[in-house]
Amino acid sequence: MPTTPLFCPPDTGPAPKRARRKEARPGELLVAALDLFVEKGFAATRMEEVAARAGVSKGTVFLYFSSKEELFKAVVRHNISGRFPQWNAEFESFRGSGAEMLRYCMQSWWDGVGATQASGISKLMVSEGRNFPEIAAFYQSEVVAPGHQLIRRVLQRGIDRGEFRAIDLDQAVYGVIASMMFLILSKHSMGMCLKEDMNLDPHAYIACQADIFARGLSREVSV
Amino acid sequence: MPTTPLFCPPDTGPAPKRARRKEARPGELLVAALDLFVEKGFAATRMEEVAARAGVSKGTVFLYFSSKEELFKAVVRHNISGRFPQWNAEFESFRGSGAEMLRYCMQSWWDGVGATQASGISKLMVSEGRNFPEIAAFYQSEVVAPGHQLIRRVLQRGIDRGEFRAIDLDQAVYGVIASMMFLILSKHSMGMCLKEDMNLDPHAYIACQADIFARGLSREVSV
Amino acid sequence: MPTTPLFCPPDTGPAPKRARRKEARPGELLVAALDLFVEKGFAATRMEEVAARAGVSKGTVFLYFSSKEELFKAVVRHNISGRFPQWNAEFESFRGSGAEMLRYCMQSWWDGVGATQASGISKLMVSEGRNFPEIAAFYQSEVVAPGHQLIRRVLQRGIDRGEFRAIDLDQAVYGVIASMMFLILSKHSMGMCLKEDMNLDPHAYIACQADIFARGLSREVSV
Amino acid sequence: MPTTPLFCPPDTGPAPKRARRKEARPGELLVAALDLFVEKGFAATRMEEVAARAGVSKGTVFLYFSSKEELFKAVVRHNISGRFPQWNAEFESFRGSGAEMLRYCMQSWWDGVGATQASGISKLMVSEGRNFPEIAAFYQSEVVAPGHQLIRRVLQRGIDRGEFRAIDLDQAVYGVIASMMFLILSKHSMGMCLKEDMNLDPHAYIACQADIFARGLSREVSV
DNA sequence: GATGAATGAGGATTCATTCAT
DNA sequence: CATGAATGAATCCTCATTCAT
Repeated sequence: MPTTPLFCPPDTGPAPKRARRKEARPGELLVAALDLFVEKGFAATRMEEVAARAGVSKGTVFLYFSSKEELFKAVVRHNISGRFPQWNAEFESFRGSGAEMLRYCMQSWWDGVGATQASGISKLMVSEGRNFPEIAAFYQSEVVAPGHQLIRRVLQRGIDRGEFRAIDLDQAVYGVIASMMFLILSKHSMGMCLKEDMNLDPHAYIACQADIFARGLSREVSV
Repeated sequence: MPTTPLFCPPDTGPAPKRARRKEARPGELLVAALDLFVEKGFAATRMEEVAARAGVSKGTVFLYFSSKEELFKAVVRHNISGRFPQWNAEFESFRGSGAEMLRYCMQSWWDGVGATQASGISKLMVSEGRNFPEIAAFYQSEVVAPGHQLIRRVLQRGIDRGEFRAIDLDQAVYGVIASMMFLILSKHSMGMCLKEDMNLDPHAYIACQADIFARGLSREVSV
Repeated sequence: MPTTPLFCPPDTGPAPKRARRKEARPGELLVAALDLFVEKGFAATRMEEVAARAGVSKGTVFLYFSSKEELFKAVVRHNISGRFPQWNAEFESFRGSGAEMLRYCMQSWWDGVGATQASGISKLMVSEGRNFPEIAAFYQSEVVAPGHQLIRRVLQRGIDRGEFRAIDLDQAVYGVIASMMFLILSKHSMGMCLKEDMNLDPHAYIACQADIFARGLSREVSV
Repeated sequence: MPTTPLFCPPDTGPAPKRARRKEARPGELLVAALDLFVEKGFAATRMEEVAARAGVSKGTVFLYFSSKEELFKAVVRHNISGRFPQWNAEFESFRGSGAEMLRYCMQSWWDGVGATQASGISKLMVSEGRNFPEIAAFYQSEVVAPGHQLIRRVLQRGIDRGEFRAIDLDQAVYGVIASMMFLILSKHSMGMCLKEDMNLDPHAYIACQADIFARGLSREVSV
């Protein structure tokens, strides 16, 4: 059923060179394009590079994507996580404190999305969003808004359970998102935000940030 | 009241054709170029646009900057804050709690740098750093490292004063930086990270984040 | 009968648009480029003209030569005669007097090289050599030095046979080369050196010069 | 009387830097321009270079020459030897054999013209003549034709005196001119025509060539 | 006059896109 | 379908020329 070429499953290991895996083509192109767009930006990425990295010829890219901009849009669409239903379900069934939940959310986001190339999409949106308002709006509604909403529910649950203070929820959510964006940017921008020569251990980082947030939101703190 | 946009062009009436302004030109060009590089990225910015925005012709840009890349480098160099000496001095003389100091730091960073176009440099580094490793390294050593160090001293001071817990300082610093990066990206990326149709009040945001951090680091917590 | 122009384009009817001629292109481009470089000089030749004369579009030239300078170098390299082995072989087997040999050499050089567009390379080296020291050195060692050596051997043979006087060989060689350069410049520089409205018949010219040289070098003179 | 700026006497030694020698300006510009045109060709010479070498600013060149092409024409006109009247007078009064006269002519041409920068004009005409048909025609009539005529008279005199054979005079003249052109090209083209690493002693060269010509034209030769 | 900042037409080069094979 | 040669619009950059000072 190769009729929906845009939403192929992510690449299944290194493609055998020159194999005529017609079904896999678009997927391989999307992977190659994502890598290059994230690394070099939209304008600085050449279609021929994308083709070369996917092991096909220049012309072939246009067989699947009518233009560079369409390729870009497809890359974004393809890599936008459709995990919110699953995450919402997990939210309902989660047993544990607000602090535990917050930490669990951040960790599983990292393991499932942040650590993968898909997180490059967020860097792309930061870098190129202004050049692609339409696709930015799509990203907004498909990723940002649901993500914000989910984190908001996590914090609200903590408040409802009497664990967290009733503070401005949106601001608090932004704090959590900021932590995650920082990880993404560290991953995709040469650690542009990191102290010189320092590696960032994502799990330790998340543990620490989640802890700070939980304590920072706790009712039981006196400064 | 950080609403006063800092980089409005002077606008001294309809500029005379072929005006000779050797002193003013480079600065005007750097302002125009910063705006465009931040808005569209390096590759997508045309030199002629830069010229037009600065009110000069194509050729004039090359009179002052030998190439597009040199212009880019000059933009970065020119906008890199030399405020660290002043900030370090302020650090020494600050009187107040760790929480107050953290908040003060973040607020005055915002008012002095974050709210200005200069903060676009950080977005540029995130977006283009990989394409300019040399300039990225410069940014690293001139901005990231001193900034990290300064925040670290702020937190260490809190620990020394018995206000903050002795946690992994680097991770904590990253949390603070993450908050600030988030503001920058909100400013320069169409609020790509923000909940739909929502404006971010930087001062309120900073107040909230500083509060969360201070409480999150506080010794007086029982979770 | 040196009137047959050597480099007429094949002219196979109106060329089909977008013809694919990977094999033929470089050669066609080199021919077109040689013509134009010789006619107008390197700097005054536009790549688009070269393309047009070869019947292709601007971009196609860059498909085969990465820059104008590379095209120039390729033109020189391509047109540098590899005839010295053959000529040296002919030298060995030649039967005849020194005068006959000198004349034969000059005539066959003209028929094989001088009369073709390839001789434009010499004009190019005169005109542009200083702008391309590297390629000039290449021309030196591949053309000038072997050519000098060959003519020297011709004259030395005449001396050895007792026909020619033992004079400063290098100077004599220069005289022969001067004659040939004059023909080349006449061909490629609008007869810049010729008497007004006068055509130069190369074969008659060579016959005369060879005769003068032979007599001028002869032992049997009483002045 | 600086009203005929184009025909100033050749430069009188190195001009004192920045001296306001208004009268000398055009002459200095012509010298600088000749050097550069000969060295790099017309198209590759920048007006600013000419200005710099003459010690004035870019704009000043246009004060004296309305365009680059006019400058080029002025350079040619200025450097075209007006010596033919003098040389013709010398011809009339010369006492000596044909061989002596030929040699004397070539030597004094070299000393008076060939060895000076003015001879660069000939290289210029070879290199750029096709791009400047008008100026080429001027050169033709002012230099080539009179020069040819003069050499012709020299040879004819030898014939008339019974020293030279009655051969095709034009061809013989070309031989003499070829010798002289060779010297010019050696001087102005990196010795593009010379054997590797070999210097050419012009006087020895001329002595040798004149000798070969004289003998070659002599009636008393038997090959 | 002299200067050199400013201009903008022109030319080299790139690269998304097309299309014959 | 796949290829990659060919195209030409778009962009960087140069430099002859202009002109305000």
